[in-house]
Amino acid sequence: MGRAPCCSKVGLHRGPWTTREDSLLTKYIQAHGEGHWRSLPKKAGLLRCGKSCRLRWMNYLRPDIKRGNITPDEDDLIIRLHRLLGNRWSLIAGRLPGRTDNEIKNYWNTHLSRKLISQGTDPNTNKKLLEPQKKRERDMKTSNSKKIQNNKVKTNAEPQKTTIHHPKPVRVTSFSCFSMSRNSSFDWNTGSRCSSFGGDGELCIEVNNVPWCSDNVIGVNVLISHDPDDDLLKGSTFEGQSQLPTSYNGTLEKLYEEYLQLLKAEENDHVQLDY
DNA sequence: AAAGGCATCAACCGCCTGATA
DNA sequence: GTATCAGGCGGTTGATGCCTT
Repeated sequence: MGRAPCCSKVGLHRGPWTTREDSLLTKYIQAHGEGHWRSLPKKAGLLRCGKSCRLRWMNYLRPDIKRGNITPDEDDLIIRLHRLLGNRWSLIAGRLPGRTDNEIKNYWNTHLSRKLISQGTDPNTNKKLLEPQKKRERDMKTSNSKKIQNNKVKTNAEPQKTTIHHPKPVRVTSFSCFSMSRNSSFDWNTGSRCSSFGGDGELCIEVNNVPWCSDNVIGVNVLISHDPDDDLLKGSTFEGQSQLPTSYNGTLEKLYEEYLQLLKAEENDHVQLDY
């Protein structure tokens, strides 16, 4: 049997939200809290799909949303996180308080991908573009330089010191299969930290004390960095490794392998650049 | 001043995952 | 074990405004 649609689309409003709708949604959530999105529109007196309400709240109405332009620090952090995490926008957003996944995704697609291309990096693979491709991009850059200026795409000549925020830990209820949850709604500042594997790169494991965890439920967060001075990682020796089942370690090994490959690719790129 | 092209970003869509009956 | 629900995610679209010609 096919899955029922999340809501009947008949008679529902679509498109941009009005201030009245915003007000209704905000008031309802302030009074009753988030959640139960499917039934929320009806209770709040909104002719909107529950998903639409959730999106509007999460991306624009939440009081902790940070407004304004992405700062150079955030810009740099997004690039570095994207190199590590790929298009996992919600995970990246979890490291940038006040920023939403949608905002970061849009920013990446409109600003950063172009910026990386102009620097000779493939935004999808984070690898250096081949020479002919680079030349093409250079040509494009020259012809578009005026436009890029107008669009305020900033190129950071020097790397900036980035303010790093701890990620929100991932809730894990079972170790039978380690995976990154898409849900991350926990204040990670309260978590404690362990880590790491040695080697050329570091694989950092965080095992956090999570307030909402009970019994055998713990929060686990995996971070990867190749830079020993990287603020993303500064942890002590990993103490909880022996408690992890083998399947969990196997997945980590796979992650670690992937990361080493990434490092190797980056190293090669650096060598090429040196010539 | 008008037309066309381009960039931006809010919103939608389809799919996935975890929880629950 | 299966079906369904609810929430969440990433990809994509389309309206809008700005810029160029």
